[in-house]
Amino acid sequence: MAKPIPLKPQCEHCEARHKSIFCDLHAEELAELEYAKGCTTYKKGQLIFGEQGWPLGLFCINTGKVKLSQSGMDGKDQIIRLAKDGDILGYRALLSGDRYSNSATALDDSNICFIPKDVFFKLIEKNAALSLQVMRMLSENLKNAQQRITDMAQKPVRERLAEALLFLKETYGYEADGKTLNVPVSREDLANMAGTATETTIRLLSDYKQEGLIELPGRKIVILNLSKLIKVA
Amino acid sequence: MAKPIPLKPQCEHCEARHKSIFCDLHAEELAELEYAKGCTTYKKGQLIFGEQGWPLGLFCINTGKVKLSQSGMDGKDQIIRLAKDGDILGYRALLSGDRYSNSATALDDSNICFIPKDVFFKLIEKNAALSLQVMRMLSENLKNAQQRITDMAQKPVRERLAEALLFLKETYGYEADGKTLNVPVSREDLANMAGTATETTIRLLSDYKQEGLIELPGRKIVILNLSKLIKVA
DNA sequence: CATCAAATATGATTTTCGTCATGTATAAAG
DNA sequence: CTTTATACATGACGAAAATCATATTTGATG
Repeated sequence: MAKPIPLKPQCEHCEARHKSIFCDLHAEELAELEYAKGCTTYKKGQLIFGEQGWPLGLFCINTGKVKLSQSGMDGKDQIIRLAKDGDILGYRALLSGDRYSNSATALDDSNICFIPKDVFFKLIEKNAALSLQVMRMLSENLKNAQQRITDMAQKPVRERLAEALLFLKETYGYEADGKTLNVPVSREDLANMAGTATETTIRLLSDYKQEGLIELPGRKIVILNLSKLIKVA
Repeated sequence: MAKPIPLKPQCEHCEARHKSIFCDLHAEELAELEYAKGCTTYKKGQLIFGEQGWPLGLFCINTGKVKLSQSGMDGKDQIIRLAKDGDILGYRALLSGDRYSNSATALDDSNICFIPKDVFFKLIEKNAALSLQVMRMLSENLKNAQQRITDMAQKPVRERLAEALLFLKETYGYEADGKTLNVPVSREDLANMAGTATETTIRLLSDYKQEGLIELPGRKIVILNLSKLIKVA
C-alpha cells in the first residue's frame, strides 16, 4: 500500500467548502481552519477511520468518494452513508463524545482534510450559525436514516436495490456519457447498501438488465431507463 | 373523543425537565419557557402530530408515553422511536425546516407541553450549552437509527422482536411487580417495532412463552428470563 | 349480561430470499 | 503470455417469513 501523500489546499479557495457546513465562515475563522488542519490523500479501498476508534477531529472531503459502513452479523458490512466532495465525516461520534459507530473507506482516490476536535468545538461555540448548520445536517441525516429503517423493514429486496442504484446516481452522478454511474462500486458494495446477499444482488441486476433498465459492461453500471427504475423503487 | 384538558405545570418545578435537554437553563430562560408554553393532555391512542404536517414548535413530555411512527408500504406503520417523561418531540422537522417525517401518537394518557418555535430558536441561539445538548441528542438519535438500519437489514425477525421487547423494558421499565412491561402495547405495535407481520409476532411470542422466556397474561407481557431474552437478541 | 367489534391465535400455503456448490470472466502480477 | 486470485455469475435447494383463511378470545357498549 502506497504511503499517503500530504497535501494542503487552501480553505479560502476550497471548491468543496462552498457546498459544506463551513460555507459561511468569516475570513478569520477560515484562517484558523487553514492553520490547524492537516490533509491526506487516500487510495481507493483505504481505511480512513475504523469502527470503535476514538475521534480526534473532523474529516472534510476535498475531493473523492467515501463509504461509511457498520459491521453487522458475521462481519457482514452494512453501508450506512455515501459521502462526496464537501461532505464531512466523523461528527456523529465527536458530538456524542463516544467512539466511531461507522468505519469510513475510500471508494476512490480521495483527498481529505482533518480538523482537530478542539478547533471544531471552539468554532461551534462561537458561531451560532455554524451550530445551526450542524443541527440541520444532523436532522437531515436522521430523517434519511429513519426513512431507511422503514424501507429496510418493509420493502422487498428488488425495490431496495433499485433505490440503492438511484441513490448512487443522486450522489455521484454519471460519467461523461451521461448514463454510466460515476463510482467504482462492487456487487458486494451494492448488496451491503441494499441489505441483501451478494448473489441476490447479482441475480436482480441480471433481471433489471433483462428488463432493459440497465446495462452491465464489465463492472460498470449504465442506467438505460431511469423512470422505469424509479417505478421499481 | 374527549376534549383535551389544558393544564400548565411550572417548568421550574417540572420533574421531567431534569432529565431533558433543558436541564441546565438559567432561571430567566425557564421563566420565558413558562410564559410561552402551552400544555395539553392527550388520551391513549390520540394523535399528537401527523406526518406531513408543519411544525409550529416543540413538544415536551411532562408525563406519559408516546410512539413515533412512519407510514410505509400499504399504510403499514413503522415505529421509529419511543418517548417518555422528559423527552422532546418534533425537533427533527423543526431543525431541518421541513414537515414532520413521523407521526406521534400517545401510547397512554399523557400530559405534553408545547413550546413555540421562535422561543426555541431564540433559546438555542443565545445558549451555546443548549445547542450542544441538542446536537448531542441528535447524534445519539442518529447512532441508534444507524444501528437499527443494520439490524433490520441483517438480523432475523426472532432477534429483532426480542430486541423490541428489551427496548420496551429499557424505556418504560416494569410495573410494580418488577416483571410486567409497564406500557400498553398491542401485538401490532410490536410487529411495527420489529418490522414484521402481526401474525409472525404472535407466533414468536408463543415460541418465547414455550421456551419460558415470557408470559402472556391477557395483553400484558411478563419477562420471566431476562438474560435468556438478551441472548436471543 | 348480552352483543359486537377488534385483537389475538393458529393452520395451511406460497413467496422470497439466503446458502451452498460450482463454473466463468476479469484484472493484476510475474 | 501465462498464472493466479478475485470478482462475477448461475443453478439447486432449503429456511424464513409473508399471506390468506378461519377460529377464538377479549374488552367495550348498550
